Amino acid sequence: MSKVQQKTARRATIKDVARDAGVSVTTVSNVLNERTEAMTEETLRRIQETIRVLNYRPSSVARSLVNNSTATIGVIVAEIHTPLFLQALNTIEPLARSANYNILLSTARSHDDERQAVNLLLEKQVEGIIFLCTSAYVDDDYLLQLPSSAPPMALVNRATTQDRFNQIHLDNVGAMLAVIDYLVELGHRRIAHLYGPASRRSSDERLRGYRLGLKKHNLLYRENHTAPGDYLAPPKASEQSTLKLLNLSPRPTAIIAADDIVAAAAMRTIQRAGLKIPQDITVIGVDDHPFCTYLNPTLTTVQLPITQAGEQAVELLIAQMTGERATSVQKTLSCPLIVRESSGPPPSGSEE
Amino acid sequence: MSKVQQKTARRATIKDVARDAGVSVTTVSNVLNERTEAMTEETLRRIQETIRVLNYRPSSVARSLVNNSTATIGVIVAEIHTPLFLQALNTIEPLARSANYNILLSTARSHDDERQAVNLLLEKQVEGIIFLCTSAYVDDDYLLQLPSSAPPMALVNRATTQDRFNQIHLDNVGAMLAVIDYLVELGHRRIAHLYGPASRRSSDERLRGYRLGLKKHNLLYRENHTAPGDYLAPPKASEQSTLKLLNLSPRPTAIIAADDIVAAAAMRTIQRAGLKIPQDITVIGVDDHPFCTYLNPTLTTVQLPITQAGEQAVELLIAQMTGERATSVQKTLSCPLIVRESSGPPPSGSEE
DNA sequence: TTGAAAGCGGTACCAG
DNA sequence: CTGGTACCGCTTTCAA
Repeated sequence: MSKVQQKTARRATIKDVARDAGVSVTTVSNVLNERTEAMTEETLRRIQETIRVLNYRPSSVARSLVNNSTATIGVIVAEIHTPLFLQALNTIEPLARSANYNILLSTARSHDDERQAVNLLLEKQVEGIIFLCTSAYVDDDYLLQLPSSAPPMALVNRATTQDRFNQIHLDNVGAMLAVIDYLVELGHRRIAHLYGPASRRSSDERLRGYRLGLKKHNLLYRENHTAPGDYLAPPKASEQSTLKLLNLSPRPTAIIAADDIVAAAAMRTIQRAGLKIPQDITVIGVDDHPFCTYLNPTLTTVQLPITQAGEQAVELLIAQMTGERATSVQKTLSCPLIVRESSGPPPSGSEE
Repeated sequence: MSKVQQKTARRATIKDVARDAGVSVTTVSNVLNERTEAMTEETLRRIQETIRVLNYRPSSVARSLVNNSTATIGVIVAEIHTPLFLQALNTIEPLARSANYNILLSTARSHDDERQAVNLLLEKQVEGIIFLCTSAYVDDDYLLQLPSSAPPMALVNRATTQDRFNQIHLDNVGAMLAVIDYLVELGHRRIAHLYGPASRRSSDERLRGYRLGLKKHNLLYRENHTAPGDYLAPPKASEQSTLKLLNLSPRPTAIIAADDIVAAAAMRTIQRAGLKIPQDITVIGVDDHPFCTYLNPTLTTVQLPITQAGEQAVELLIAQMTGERATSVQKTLSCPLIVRESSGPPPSGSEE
């Protein structure tokens, strides 16, 4: 006779509200969508009261189905090694929400993960996808095979020849050029580079920028002024590389590390060898992690404008989703040099 | 006569597949849900082929509506000041996905943001909510007013008297006790503390642990051995506080900072005053940010097991969502001390 | 083995 | 001003 009480109450639906308020679902729907101009004060109040009493919340699932819009943006974070990319969520989410979009998050640790994540987001009918990528060299084929019904995408830091996608790149080459300009201006002539892992495009680009910068200032590129500085590997390797550079004679007066983590390892190695930064040797990183200001001395570094990239990704997507702009956009963000304490002029008498 | 071509093709629906394959939607649905045992090889193949050709993907929105399940977990990240909590997403998301749940992400910068985020997630019909909280003292009223139809929640690091919620706490008091045990064991007698912002429960708890630890070892709590170390404020303040401690006579032989960021500021101040860490003075932090290993010396610190907390939150929620467990669980995670280079015995002859 | 039809929770059109 | 109703894309009886 008596039905067993549900453990958790069933969600109230629009029908419940209509019934309890003694009106039709249409009228309730009108209230929900703020079409209340031509409505009796009394009816409106009664409906609102019923909504409150039933603790009714419209189902956005049902709404999505009928409106054919989920108001959701998918974000795939591939670069999980550096917290930097996750930090971008701190800008992306509020920005998206202020435009009434939600964020559906996926992480991708591998290429397969990535495909799976994209499929998932498509099934969930996200209206746009932001892809925060590693610069690993990968196969883009599956991106090209996406159906034409796929939502707009914004790729951050991913090389692809397809201008069908919005793309936001970081100017690694330009950044290294600027660093070398800065160092040469200070008087440095022997500038070393701890280069990143070969699997990453960014490593190549920075190395290229390094060589271009030297050339620009008529400095010789010397094989022995470069050594591996892989931030994915244990720090031991970077320390070894740094020692190798320190043992050169004459010693380099500046070291540009592949990234801040390697720069920190280099700093530690240099300090333990009894040398002072920047008096004896300058150290410069790349990334501008928050911890750069915690180091002693604070680290001069190239900032990767990830926050800015995230912002632009959201804006580009929203412009496309709202139909404000039809075509995709490719842009490259410049990476400013943030000068702190770890850089300065070379020691006097350091000329060969 | 000819309809204008849509810019982006309409998504294929189950009807399209049924029509093109010459079967009914039911049959297609059966294929989608792997009820293919009693099906003609031929039919199955034809349907699969049609799905491939049309690039059909079932709409999870429609599925959610009829199944009354979104397979989505909401995550609210309130502690945006420390990247630590965002990092938890790196465990939460894969874990959730492997159980076939997606992550809908919200950030909350304020109490209002928080409410808004919760409402949003409820409308989106998430099946569980993970709340990565700041330890700020806040008003929980709105949580208590959630309808009984609200999904299970897991609060990480949020004080509330409601055992209606799953709760995962961090044992700040125990952590400080362990630090003091460790320091006393090393021979320290004058142990200072840079305490965190008054707005945070964790600050109070750590201060309490500090006092309890001193008491336990019959050490006097001295007002002047404590000074503010607010990681939300500019580092200048923490540096001032550190200098104040260094100028005491006799000088403390160890400083426990409110967190790693303050510890870094303290280390820098100490080193610039010409003292050596840990030979002259020990420094210990709290949080175990990745950057602890980049400092020189590497920082001894108390680890906040955020990753573990995230894991447990997911597991607790899933157990409840699947009906495996009905009641909520409260637990406190212990915070292990990670000993690195910044701590050691006090300088000899440091006894009063 | 396959198909027809009801219904999930809303929206929107058209009547009255 | 309000109500009836078709429909969004899919699942799930129930029949054939």
